[in-house]
Amino acid sequence: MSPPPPPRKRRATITTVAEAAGVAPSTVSRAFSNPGRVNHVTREHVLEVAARLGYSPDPTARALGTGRTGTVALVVPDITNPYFAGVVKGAERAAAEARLTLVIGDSQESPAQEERLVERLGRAVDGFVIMASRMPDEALRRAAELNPLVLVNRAVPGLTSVVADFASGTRQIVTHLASHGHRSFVFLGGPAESWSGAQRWIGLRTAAEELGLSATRFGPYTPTMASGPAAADALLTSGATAVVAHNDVLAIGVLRRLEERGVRVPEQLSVVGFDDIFGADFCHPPLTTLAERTTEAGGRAVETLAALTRPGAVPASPEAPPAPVRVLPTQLVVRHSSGPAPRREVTP
Amino acid sequence: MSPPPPPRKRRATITTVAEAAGVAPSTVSRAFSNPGRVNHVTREHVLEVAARLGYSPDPTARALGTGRTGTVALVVPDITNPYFAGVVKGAERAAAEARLTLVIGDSQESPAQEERLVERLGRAVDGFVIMASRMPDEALRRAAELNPLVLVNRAVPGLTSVVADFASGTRQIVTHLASHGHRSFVFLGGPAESWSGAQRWIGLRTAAEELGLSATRFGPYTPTMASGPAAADALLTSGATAVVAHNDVLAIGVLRRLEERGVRVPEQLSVVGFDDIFGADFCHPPLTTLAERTTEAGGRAVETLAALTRPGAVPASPEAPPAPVRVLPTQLVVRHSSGPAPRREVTP
DNA sequence: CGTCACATGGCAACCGGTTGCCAAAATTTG
DNA sequence: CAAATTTTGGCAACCGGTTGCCATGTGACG
Repeated sequence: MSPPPPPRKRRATITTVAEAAGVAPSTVSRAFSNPGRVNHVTREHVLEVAARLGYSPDPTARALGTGRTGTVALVVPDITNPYFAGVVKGAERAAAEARLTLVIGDSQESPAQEERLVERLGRAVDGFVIMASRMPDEALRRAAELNPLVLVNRAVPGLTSVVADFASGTRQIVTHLASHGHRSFVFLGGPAESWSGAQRWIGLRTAAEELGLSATRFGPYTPTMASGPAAADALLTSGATAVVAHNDVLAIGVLRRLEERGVRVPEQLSVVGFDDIFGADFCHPPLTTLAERTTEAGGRAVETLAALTRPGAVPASPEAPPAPVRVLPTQLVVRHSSGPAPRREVTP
Repeated sequence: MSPPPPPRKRRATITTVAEAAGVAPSTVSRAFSNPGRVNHVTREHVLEVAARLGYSPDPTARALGTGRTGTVALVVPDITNPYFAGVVKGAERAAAEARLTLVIGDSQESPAQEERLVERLGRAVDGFVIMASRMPDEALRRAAELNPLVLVNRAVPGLTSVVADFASGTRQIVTHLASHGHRSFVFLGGPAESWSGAQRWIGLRTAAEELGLSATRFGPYTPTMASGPAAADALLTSGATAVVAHNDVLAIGVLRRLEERGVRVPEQLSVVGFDDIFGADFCHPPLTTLAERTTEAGGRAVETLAALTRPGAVPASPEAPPAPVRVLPTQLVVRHSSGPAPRREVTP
């Protein structure tokens, strides 16, 4: 009978290859990571032997020597939220392109959890991309002292970030409503810690003022479908003609409740969301919403981070760092949940 | 003027701590990773000094010595697909609990890409969880020789996996249809490489046979909403009274097209999906679909992998390994897209 | 009180690469 | 053709931990 197979193949190390190729380990090392430093034919030879032995340098060992792990972390509040899926996708693609490994962390919408995550991962990665961070500014600054850091949809003075153009986006929304004869609208606010939530409200209010509409804010609501009913009911008693929700999930929750209560959208009430998530096009009625370029945001953030972690990059110098806030355009996608203001206000 | 702040804080190493605590580095090491091996009060002292210095062991260095990186990779075909979000969530949670770091890879639905990913990541992680792998059996076996591996919704003889109970699930679906008087149904097939697609069809066909229904398979279709129209049109010309789609995304795409064409669901045609993704409850009409426990699947897979990577674990031995296929229950969620069979077949 | 087992700490080798420095060899220059 | 350079390879230290082994100290036991 044949003996049992060996547990797990022992991988070739740099020494194995060096011996087999008749050179010193340092030469093998350079053949892989510093091609200019070794003779062309020697290099070919080494590479060939390495290939034959199935050798590839151990990233861990390499990391120990160089101090660079070749790994970046992406932290999101909730991976389950379809809104973040695009960011992850873009980040993953950019990371693969930059030959980086992407670690993912879910902070479960909790600032404390987020901080713990960053602390735990800090030693294992070269840097962070934090999506819609819920941490206070101060904590983020501290984190940035220990690791390169790029924020997405969050801005903190001095830190690098990629953000959606909410100023333009909110103006598009308000313009859209105004052009349909709405004289006022309600904003259903999200969590207090949400930076983009704050930006949205600021933008909406500003645009409203400029266009002569009046804006009221309700909430805060947890941005889940479960919050829909409460928000919708509050809306109806207020007699609003238009509502802008903190995000699509909440908007869809509201839509469902409105349908339940027999309120016709958009005839009696116009509903607008943020994010253009999966589902926004097939909910009932299809949702008018502000689309962000999430995939691009994720990609850019990782690219920026990659640049930051490349040797030679210095952290926030006292002199002005190179314009560390990148703004990505947003676009209003008009579907069927918004339309002309009703003649009279809604009475449920 | 003050000098510019030092670039990045230099972190404390084990030696620093050892000196500050007046012990040898090995003692510090053991204080952290082998508590029983060091005196209680010494340990307290070391830990206290370490805390004061802000020291924590470098995972990279640790990995080099022990050969364990404390990192596992999760590979999914497409992170953007809401179906996978649950798996990622569960995996992330389980990883955090096991103090593991989760690396994520997106294979973009491509078997080749998937193989490359596994090869690239192989050196950097302790093991893999591969979700709905598109790789051929042989490639998976080869991968399993190099790294511990757990499959989700894919079974390969000899390899460990976590799969949904499609046999029961499909039976639930067919029973549901039969009880509503349907005598036949169409299955809209997904990609040929999809193992779960194959299982679904096998299950449906078997159940159909047992319950005396006739089942026909259309496709394959790419499981995106964009495939909806083609699938729906094919359906209508066939005069089917019920259709089971490869997954919810496809089902929702079909639903949209049907609505466009004025076909009433479920009065004229019943539609059933798989996955119960985000959106299945608010599409129009809300979709009857087979729910899997994706979060649990992701969690279990990581837990299983963690057990496999723990020291002492041996890879697939020639003797029967411990029941390496774990089956997770499925449950039919009946909503409003399915109902009694129409008296006559549909004529569009 | 002698012997022995056990608890505890330190030494040093090791994990698998990278890199500064030196020297031999090859090439250029005067 | 000698001197000055440049190219190329090797040596050895180092990155920051872990761990096998040995030495010492301590308490238990006969």
